[in-house]
Amino acid sequence: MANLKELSERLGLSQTTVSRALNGYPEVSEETRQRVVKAAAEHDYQPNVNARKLATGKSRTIGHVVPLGEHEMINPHFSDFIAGAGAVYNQNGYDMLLKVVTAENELGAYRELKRGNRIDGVIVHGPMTNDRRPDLLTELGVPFVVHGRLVERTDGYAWVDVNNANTFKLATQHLLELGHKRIALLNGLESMCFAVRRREGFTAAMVDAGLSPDKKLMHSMEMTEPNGYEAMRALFRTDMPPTGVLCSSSVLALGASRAIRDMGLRVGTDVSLMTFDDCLSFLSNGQAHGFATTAMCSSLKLAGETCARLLLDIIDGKNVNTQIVMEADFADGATTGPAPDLAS
Amino acid sequence: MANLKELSERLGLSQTTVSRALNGYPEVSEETRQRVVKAAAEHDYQPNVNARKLATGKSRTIGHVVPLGEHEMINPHFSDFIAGAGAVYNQNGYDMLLKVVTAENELGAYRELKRGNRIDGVIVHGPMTNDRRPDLLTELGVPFVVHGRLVERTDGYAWVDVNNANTFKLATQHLLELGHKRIALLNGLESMCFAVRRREGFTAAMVDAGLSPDKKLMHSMEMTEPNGYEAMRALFRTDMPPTGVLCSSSVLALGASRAIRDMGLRVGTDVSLMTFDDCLSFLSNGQAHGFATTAMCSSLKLAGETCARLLLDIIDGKNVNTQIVMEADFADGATTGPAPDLAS
DNA sequence: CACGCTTGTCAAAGCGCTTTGGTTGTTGTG
DNA sequence: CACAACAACCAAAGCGCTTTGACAAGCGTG
Repeated sequence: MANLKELSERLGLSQTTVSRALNGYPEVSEETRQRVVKAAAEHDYQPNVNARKLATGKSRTIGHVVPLGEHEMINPHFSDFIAGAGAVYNQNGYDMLLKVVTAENELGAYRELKRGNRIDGVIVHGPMTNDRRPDLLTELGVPFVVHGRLVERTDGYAWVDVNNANTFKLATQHLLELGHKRIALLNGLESMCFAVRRREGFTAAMVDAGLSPDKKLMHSMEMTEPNGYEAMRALFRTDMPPTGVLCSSSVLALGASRAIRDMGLRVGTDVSLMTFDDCLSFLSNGQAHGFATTAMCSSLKLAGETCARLLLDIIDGKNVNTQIVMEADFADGATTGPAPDLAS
Repeated sequence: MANLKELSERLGLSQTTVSRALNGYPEVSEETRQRVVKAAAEHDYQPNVNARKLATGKSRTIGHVVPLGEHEMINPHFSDFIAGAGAVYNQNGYDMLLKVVTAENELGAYRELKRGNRIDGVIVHGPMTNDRRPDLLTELGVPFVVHGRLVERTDGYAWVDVNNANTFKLATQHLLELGHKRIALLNGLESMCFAVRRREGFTAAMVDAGLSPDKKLMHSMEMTEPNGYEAMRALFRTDMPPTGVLCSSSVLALGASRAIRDMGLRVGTDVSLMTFDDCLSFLSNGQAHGFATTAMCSSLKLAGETCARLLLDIIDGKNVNTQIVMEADFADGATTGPAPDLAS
């Protein structure tokens, strides 16, 4: 229950000095600082955050506004990202304010956070095509970092993104090298920027290999397990099913692989399966278990850390490189193999 | 940029009156209230949240402290719970403060949140055996709601929980009625209270049916997909594999079902699979797709809403029923069938 | 008509911190 | 020795809101 006033009275010092001592200002002798720090610890003193926020005008809080998707779902990937970002906030004395909104209220939410002086910065999740958030935030003067990057422009704002195009190009090339020619892409919704870039990488690899990408083999969907299942089954209802499949997320891959097995086919032999792997903790593509999916891996948790760190640097006015590209790692697994028409 | 002072000057009123008008106090004439509200809207006035927090001593913020597990994972279920709770907070003008901590720092985190006056209440996630959080929070005088309930005592604190024991009893009985006698339980870690209750329900049903539960068929693990896979394979390495399997989460069930298929067996025919289904958005056990898992369902999102609502009521000093039991719904699916030894 | 009650308003005192702009000694320099 | 420079500290003024206590005006009542 102690406050600054009481503490300073007890010490026979002014509030100014006590405050400065605790906040590491140089105008305090080392001796008094020791005394103050000790007394603060003894009396279990912790400054009232709200008073500090008011006095400084800084809230030491980062906002994460997460829109509920069409099907009212929060991206399951979110947990891992948050875990990474949250750790960085803790280390730096920042709080994380999470706001769950419906898509149409999202812009309003940012306005409100800003006006109420609730946040010092925000992370923009899941950038979409024609996303209005970056412009709004710039206009409002709210520091922000985009996790991902816009399709329309990649300059003039801070972002942290996986090299999606190249990653999917490499993945596709891996399947091509195994002899696959009919390769399917199970992608996220193309309203999401990452999905657009991934398709471009996929297409580029196909074109480079002298193949023309088949529209019938490219599907976009919300990345749920059932959707992966259904898309896979749909692919095999066509006259020319793929021999290789590239998934945009482990969750889709789970569904796809279930479908393959349900159709009596073997993953890795009859159908090769690759996925982009966010290193989600609960799906951990553990090599230890001997059934790893061949994947391009990039940790979402690490992305969370990186975004958070970048944002805090920006808030501190540090002159930092504000565009960070993360490269995904190739992880060979048991779900890919030579194209069956060549093998047979 | 408008603040109360400016607004009141512009209106020729005192700050008191303007503040009261906006906050719906009765001592203001309807006429001036209209005028104030209108002016506030015009000047885009929004009270500074931090100033208000300081003045009132209330933070209008609910804390969610989530510990990183042993394997540094945040429960993937978390997203859905948060979605539900977040919506309720929004409706009531509350903010959600998310704090990610390592397990050993969790108690300290609560202390800090309280001392800094950062929160009006907290939700306690994933209660464990010998959980010290409820006692600490009671001691600190922080209102809280536990999502789940303690094994040791169910009185003296507010909680919202699924009827785990009964749910698992019913699920087990369903398998028993199908003729299964060797039934396995793939459960969460028994350091979690819910896992203990689920095992008790499972055991009770077995005992009621005159069967003695086989320790070899009961496994506890962190609920990841690979763990489900591995546990399932392990079960079939024993001399007497089960014909029915009950999983504590859809994620485990995914792994288990993958294992079953990998062993060349058919789910629903050779091995019956049931699961507890949290209605996770990204795994939606869609009946639409015709391959639903037989499950006991209870929406985590709904649990989030319920917890949040209860907590806000408690903070408002409403005299409410502080213990809420949610019953899970049975959903018949395609993953269960008559026990094979009877069928053959 | 005098009294108390209600209604609508306001000035001013916090809330607990940070920060500005001193003030006091002490030390170093020419 | 005089003067500047510095180190260490303090009083007081905010930050922008809520809330207390006072007050003036209007009203019905006996």
